[in-house]
Amino acid sequence: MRPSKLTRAEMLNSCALEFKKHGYHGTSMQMLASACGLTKGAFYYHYSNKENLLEDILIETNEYLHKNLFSIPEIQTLTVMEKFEKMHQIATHFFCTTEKGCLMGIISIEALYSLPNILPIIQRFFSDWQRSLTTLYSSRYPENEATVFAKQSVAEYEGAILMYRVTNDETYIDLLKSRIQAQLQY
Amino acid sequence: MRPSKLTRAEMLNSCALEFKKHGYHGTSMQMLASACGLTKGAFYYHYSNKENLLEDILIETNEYLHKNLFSIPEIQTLTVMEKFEKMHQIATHFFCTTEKGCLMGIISIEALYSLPNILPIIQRFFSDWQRSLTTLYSSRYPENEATVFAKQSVAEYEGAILMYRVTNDETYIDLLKSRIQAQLQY
Amino acid sequence: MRPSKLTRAEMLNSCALEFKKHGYHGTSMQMLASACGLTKGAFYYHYSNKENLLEDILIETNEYLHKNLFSIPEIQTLTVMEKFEKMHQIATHFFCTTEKGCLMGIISIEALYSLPNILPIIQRFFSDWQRSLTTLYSSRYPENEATVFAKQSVAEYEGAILMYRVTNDETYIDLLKSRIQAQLQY
Amino acid sequence: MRPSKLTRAEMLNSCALEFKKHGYHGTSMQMLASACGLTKGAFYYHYSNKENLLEDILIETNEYLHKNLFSIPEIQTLTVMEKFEKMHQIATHFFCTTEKGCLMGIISIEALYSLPNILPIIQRFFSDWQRSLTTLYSSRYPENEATVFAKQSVAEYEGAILMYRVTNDETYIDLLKSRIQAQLQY
DNA sequence: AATGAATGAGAGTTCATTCAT
DNA sequence: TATGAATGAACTCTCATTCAT
Repeated sequence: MRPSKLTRAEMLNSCALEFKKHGYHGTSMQMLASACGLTKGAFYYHYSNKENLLEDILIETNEYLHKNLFSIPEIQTLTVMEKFEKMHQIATHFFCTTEKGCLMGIISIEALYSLPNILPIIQRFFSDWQRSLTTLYSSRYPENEATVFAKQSVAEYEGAILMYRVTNDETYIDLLKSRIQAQLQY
Repeated sequence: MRPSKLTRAEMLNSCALEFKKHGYHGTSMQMLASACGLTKGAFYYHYSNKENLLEDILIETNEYLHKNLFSIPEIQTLTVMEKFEKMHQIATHFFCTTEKGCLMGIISIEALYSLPNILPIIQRFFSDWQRSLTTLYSSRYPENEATVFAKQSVAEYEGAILMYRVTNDETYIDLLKSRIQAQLQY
Repeated sequence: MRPSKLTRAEMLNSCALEFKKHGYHGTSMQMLASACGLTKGAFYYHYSNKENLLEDILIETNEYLHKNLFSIPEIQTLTVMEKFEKMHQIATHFFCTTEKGCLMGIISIEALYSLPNILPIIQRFFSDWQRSLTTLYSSRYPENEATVFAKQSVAEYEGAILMYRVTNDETYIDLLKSRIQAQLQY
Repeated sequence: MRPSKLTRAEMLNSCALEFKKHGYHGTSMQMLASACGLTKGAFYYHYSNKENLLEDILIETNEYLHKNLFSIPEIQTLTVMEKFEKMHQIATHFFCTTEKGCLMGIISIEALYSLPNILPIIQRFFSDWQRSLTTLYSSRYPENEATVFAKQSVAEYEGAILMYRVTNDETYIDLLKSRIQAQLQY
């Protein structure tokens, strides 16, 4: 049996990985095609525009995270600590699996000046994540404090991932986890 | 009268700004030349290799920060709080003036896979900064705790700057300042 | 109907001709592309490096000559004179068809200082040709004399071709032929 | 005392050497300037056109060889063998000193198609050298034979030098010398 | 005489994109 | 669907040449 047809999800996944590794301008269509095991010509059959491809990747990523990460604070059956445990696990999976780094954070850098259509998607990702963390903190802290902590936490996640990527030292992420856990404990 | 001569420092500065805006692969030699008010040909008279240029920028940046930022904890005449105040001020000047973002953090992303000669320079920047913050924390905390706090702080700075860049909301940086100040107070 | 596909052999051939005309540094990728009836971009699809292209041309040339020229002295069914006749005919075809000159001799000049990967290929060509001529002479002369005559003959071929190229006077080659024939006769 | 002014002769000499090493297209004005110990700007003060510079080099070379090489057969006080000895010595000095190769032969390759003003100078060099050798042979052989031998000899010199340059084996030149000596002996 | 700086064309090369088959 | 081939613009970089000082 020969390799089953490439699904859209697999393709977006492989491409996301490439973008995560090399950034937008550092990734060529050739690299993307190869990552999918396709020739450039075949790749264009599936996706014929680099920026649109990235856009779709980021939108799908956002949707995935909405379902699997951002919605966790609304699960009624879990304790705050269980919620955070789960959130952290999924977040680190997203940030550290296969390739270290936060795709949104990575792309954000190039997006600011040269990908105007992409920037809002990234901004939405950050604000959604932040809102989700605000909800989490709200069970322990008043609204305004919860917002502040969520803000700090999002920034810290991005910083810790960046440092992990550059130094290959995962304690940055462990420290962050402990810090938030302490904050959520009585 | 001819336009006054471009100094090396001015040139590196203008180029640093471009790299900060668009990243390494997103910045063309044409853009760098224009940023310096030169034609492409003239630019190559001064600097004839994109990667070497970036390397020099990062090295000079490191030297500048050593003199002006990383050495602050060793100043005998200042209190801990004064030291941090000064460090934070210089750090934010470096990160927020003219263009939001940490050049090292921005370049680090592309460096990991495609700029092998650049990566060590960036790693050195982070470890030097961390060591400097460790020294600062050491006046209030035992060695191992100081190290942990410094690690966290470096990551937080990077995260806060990234978020500031993407959202244009400077409270990320203010929050970080308050948090560290609280940590350094009795 | 589209123009019939360009084969690798045709391409190498057209490019060899350009290199023969203008030398390595005097031939631009644009010239090579045009010689193949391609745009520069399309040319790079087929061959993406000038030096590698030249290398391949020279290697293929060597292989061709091994099969068709250097192996002639080993053909059992021919007399010495017939062998030489054949060798000379193929040599002059190689040196004088379409464009006057010995590609190896022409490239050798630029190779010495700026094409270090190419030089050994050229040296091999000369030593193989010389060995082949030594074998030819061996049927009439003792080993050491045969070697000397072969050496002289190779040099003379190169000289005669160069003079033919510069002066457009083919008697240089005819004289050489007569001289070797006399040497091989009883 | 600082280095005395660069004479025209020294300059042409240094440049000739560069052209001999790298050919016309392989030699940049920067290389020529450096070879003369000058900056590019200073070099242009002396010589402001690459092709004209080469032209002057070749013309001077021709003049030098007229005086010192081509005129030898007319010296009444020498025997034929002495004349040849002297000619060969000067020729090999010209071809082998400092850099192996015949400048005229080297440039001839690029001249054919891209240096139309240079080609006649090279052709004159070859015909003058040939005429000179014809005169030499004329003392031993009838006119038509002398012409043929001269023709052969010029070609052989060029071939021998090329082979010497490529293989670094000077016996090519020694063999040639012996052959001509034998031919000139009774 | 000499320098440093500039220019503009063109070199080699890559890349996003297209399209006939 | 997939491929090989093509296109044209842009990219990094070099070069012959110029010129104010």
